[in-house]
Amino acid sequence: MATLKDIAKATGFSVITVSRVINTPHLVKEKTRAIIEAEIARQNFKPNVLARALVQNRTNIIYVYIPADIDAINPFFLHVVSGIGEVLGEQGFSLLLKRTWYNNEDCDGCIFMGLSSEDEAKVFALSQIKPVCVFGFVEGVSSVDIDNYQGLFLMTNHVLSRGYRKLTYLGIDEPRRFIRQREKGFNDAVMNKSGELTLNYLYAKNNENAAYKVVGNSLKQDKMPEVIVCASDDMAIGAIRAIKEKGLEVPRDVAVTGFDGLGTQEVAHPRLTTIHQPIYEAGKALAHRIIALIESKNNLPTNHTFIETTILHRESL
Amino acid sequence: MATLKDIAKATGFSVITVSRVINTPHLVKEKTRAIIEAEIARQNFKPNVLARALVQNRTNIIYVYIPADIDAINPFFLHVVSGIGEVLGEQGFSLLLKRTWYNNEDCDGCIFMGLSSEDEAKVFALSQIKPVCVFGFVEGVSSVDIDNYQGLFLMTNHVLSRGYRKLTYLGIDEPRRFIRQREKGFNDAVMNKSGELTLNYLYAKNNENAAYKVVGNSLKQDKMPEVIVCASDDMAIGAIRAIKEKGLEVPRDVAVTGFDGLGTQEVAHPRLTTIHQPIYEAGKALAHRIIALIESKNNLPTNHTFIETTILHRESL
DNA sequence: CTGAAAGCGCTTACAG
DNA sequence: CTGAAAGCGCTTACAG
Repeated sequence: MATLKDIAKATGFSVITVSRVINTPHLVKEKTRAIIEAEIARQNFKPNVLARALVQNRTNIIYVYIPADIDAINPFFLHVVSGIGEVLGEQGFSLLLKRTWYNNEDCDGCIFMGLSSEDEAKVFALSQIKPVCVFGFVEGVSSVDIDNYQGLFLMTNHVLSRGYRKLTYLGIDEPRRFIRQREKGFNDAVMNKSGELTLNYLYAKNNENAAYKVVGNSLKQDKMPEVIVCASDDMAIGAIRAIKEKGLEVPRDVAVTGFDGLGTQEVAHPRLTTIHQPIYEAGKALAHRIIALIESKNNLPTNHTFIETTILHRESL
Repeated sequence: MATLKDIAKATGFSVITVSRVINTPHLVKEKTRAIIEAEIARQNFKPNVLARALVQNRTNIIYVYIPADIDAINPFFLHVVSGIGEVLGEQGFSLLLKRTWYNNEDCDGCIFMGLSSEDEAKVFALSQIKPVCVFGFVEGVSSVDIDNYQGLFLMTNHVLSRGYRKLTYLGIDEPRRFIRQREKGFNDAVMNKSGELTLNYLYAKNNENAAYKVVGNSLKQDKMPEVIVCASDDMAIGAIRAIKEKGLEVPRDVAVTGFDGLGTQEVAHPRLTTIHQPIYEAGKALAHRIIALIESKNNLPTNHTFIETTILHRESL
């Protein structure tokens, strides 16, 4: 591995000047810079991230905090974490997964995900003194999130454009921000629509069985929907089961749409038309954000990024 | 953060002696060691991994190689990687995910997974000059793997102990080691069993649809099995679909067992009795192994670890 | 059994 | 616009 010294020796400049070409090139005379840059390219020199971190008093460690009450191997978070890990690795940072509240330990920055609302105040406070990002949304803290609103707005418009007019929304019975956003997406889409719509709202816990029961009961009544727009894939699978059990067919009698796109949509029968969330990309965005914060010494304006979703077209709609 | 110097100052010994207490304690007089250890504890001193890596000429980077033809977000590998990541992070190493063949770049060690048989020779060669571990099995290279043999042996014995005597084995139609191991587990279990057994073997590609077709055709014939022991969960789900489509019920008419336990077992109806593979643990074992290799300067005897599986009891058997 | 010196590869003031 | 000096926190020979 080539070092600064090698480049310095080869070009006749000092190590300091070479360092400057890398870190603050505008402080170097253009001609000098060109010579040094050529030599850097020739020797394929890459700065040693360890030495840099050492001298800059950094640890090169990023804590990623996932509350202990969330499954360690929850596939959703696993995808995000692996997106984070990819970028962090490239940049010479270590990712350290934490399952209990991070307080005052030794790291360059923290990424939080799956925060409860009580945690949010703590995270905000911490963000004042240390680079912090959240997956989700906390007022005043840089964040990356899936655009849940846009997702269900998109799906609902798609449903309407396919001619469906009797819609049931199967929502999640929990006071969480992403859940409200999804419902808002649905509501705004139907409100934008002119002409008569028949709407119905059902709520259940976010799992298959709960959805199965709620939908099963609702289908007993004779206000049969043409489509059930679900707030999650697990619920959509429960809805499909309930529909089939009535001797009805999906999507012929009742269509169903999901939200998540993490794999189970392929296992359902029929396969689920759903919203795909690019959570791996979200992880990468989080990593880039935390690195930018670190390099700016936590002096960047708060930035909320919402990542757009897309529809995964399958057979349930 | 306390440093070696702080401990040295507080105890009156030199930085070198403190360093020795941490790295080669047997070279330090017992009394000295006790004093220094007490001070280390009192100040909660942790060596700076960056400084150590710098002086030892390491990068603190571990490459994890997953061939590009495997889905980047394949949940199986994701679990392994996150197990690796947990341990590596704790130890101050960075994990760098590679999707193309690693050759001669700058890292302290490599972990390979999902290797094709052509790659194995390259990996073996590399392991002679650099710390290398594989997930799976390569002759002469340290490895960690799921005990596929033990898994299907365990499941088949369980099936037999439940009184089933007409078994169909639904195997995977591909020449891979883990596939042979699973089948061997099945074969050894049935061979150990005294008394009359009716056996049948079916093969398909490792996906739901292929299994669905093969099982569907086979059930037309009148040699109906009591149970289908499948080599994967995806295939088991296909088998269940085929069985149900004949108007039969699982497990009443035909029972089904799977192998993988990565989540889809819960989505199936009935939920799948299957083999759970502790792949997160496998990841952790890989990380510990590669670190040990690095610290021994690649001078450890080759070690193959096989991690035991367990049965996940659900309703399909 | 313990320590003084040199150095890993880099950056940060300070000088000129 | 460029460089000499000092130092980040640690380990590695070498000496005693």
